[in-house]
Amino acid sequence: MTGTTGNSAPRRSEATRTAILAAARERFAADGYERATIRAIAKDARIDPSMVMRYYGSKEGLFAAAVTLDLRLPQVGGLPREEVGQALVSHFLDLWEENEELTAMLRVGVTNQSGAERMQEVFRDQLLPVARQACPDPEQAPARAALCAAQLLGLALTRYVLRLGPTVALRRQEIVAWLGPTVQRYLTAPHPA
Amino acid sequence: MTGTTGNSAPRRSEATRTAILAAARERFAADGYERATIRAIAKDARIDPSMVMRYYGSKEGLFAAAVTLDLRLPQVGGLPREEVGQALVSHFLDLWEENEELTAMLRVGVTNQSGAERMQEVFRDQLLPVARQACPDPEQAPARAALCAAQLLGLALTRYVLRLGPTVALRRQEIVAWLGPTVQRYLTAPHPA
DNA sequence: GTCTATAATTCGATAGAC
DNA sequence: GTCTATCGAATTATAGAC
Repeated sequence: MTGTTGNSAPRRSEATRTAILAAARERFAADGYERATIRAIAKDARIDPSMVMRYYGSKEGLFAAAVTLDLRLPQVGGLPREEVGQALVSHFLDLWEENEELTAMLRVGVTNQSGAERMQEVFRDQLLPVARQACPDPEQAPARAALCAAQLLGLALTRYVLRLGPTVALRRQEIVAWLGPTVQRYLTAPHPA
Repeated sequence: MTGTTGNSAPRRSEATRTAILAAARERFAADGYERATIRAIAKDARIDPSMVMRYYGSKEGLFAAAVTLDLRLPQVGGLPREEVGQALVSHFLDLWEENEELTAMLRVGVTNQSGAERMQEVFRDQLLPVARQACPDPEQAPARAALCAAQLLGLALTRYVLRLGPTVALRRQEIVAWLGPTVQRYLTAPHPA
């Protein structure tokens, strides 16, 4: 932003800010909001705790800056109808394996109001549009997206947060084979009632 | 236990203990482990905070005493094969609506080690046996139970904890109609791979 | 059996030196 | 821009009077 030229006021702070955010994501993901202390995050980032306050104002501000989630959901419009479910499940597994922001958001969302609101935003702004594309009747999109969220977040909860033994033991291939048709049905099948 | 006869040492404490446990369940369910303070629980129960320590030793001990979960899952052995899924989903909805212990266990399990272990016990001792009854190949029972847990806990997470708008808006009848076949398939369908 | 008083930590946040 | 020192509040847990 400030460019690499000119050293009148060389910002060394950018590296510090990045280190703080990375440490914050790790701690929020591992411990949840209450137990992820600013002191511990600062120690991980090898800086002084007061720097966290200086840069992000408060613990809430730090969380807001550290967890800004972009699911990068695939455009399902170009896919064959019968592959949408598998594509979504597969994409979700990739996300959860590589990005600890998702674990942080889930852990924090369960006990913190701001975290829960953040999850509601992600649902509304990112999953809902996908459902509108894939769903035969757009008016049913919210319900369809809700069903998909329940299935996908339930998998993440049991596999990456609670770590239930048999859920962790499932191979990626199995999960896609089992959950793909479920998500597919929630999105595209006619209303059962 | 001590009987209603004999008042040599009439235990008035039983009422107090019960009040503490009820208040603890409410607070753990609403706030999670860290934010449910002994002080707040004692205030709800209209007793002194030190009484909680006296009766249950520690905050961990209080949680262990307050949340002892019996899902009372139906015996699926006597049911027609094709009704097992709907019966389980329907039973789960009843449980979550009437018993706040489940919400407490889920909220605590996400950020507290003891809570997570408690959930693992419930899975192993209560859901797994049901899967063994319903599953064609008992060797696949853990995987089938894991899939059911992901779907059912995901519904509870989004509906009762995160309170995603469209998930809360779903009518009970719709949930059973959509999730019943899913659980049914996870338990009884042949392995898709 | 119930409560007061307090110990011993730990937390988020602030003020100010350099 | 970074760090030292510290405040004020909150927590779990204990000791002991009544």
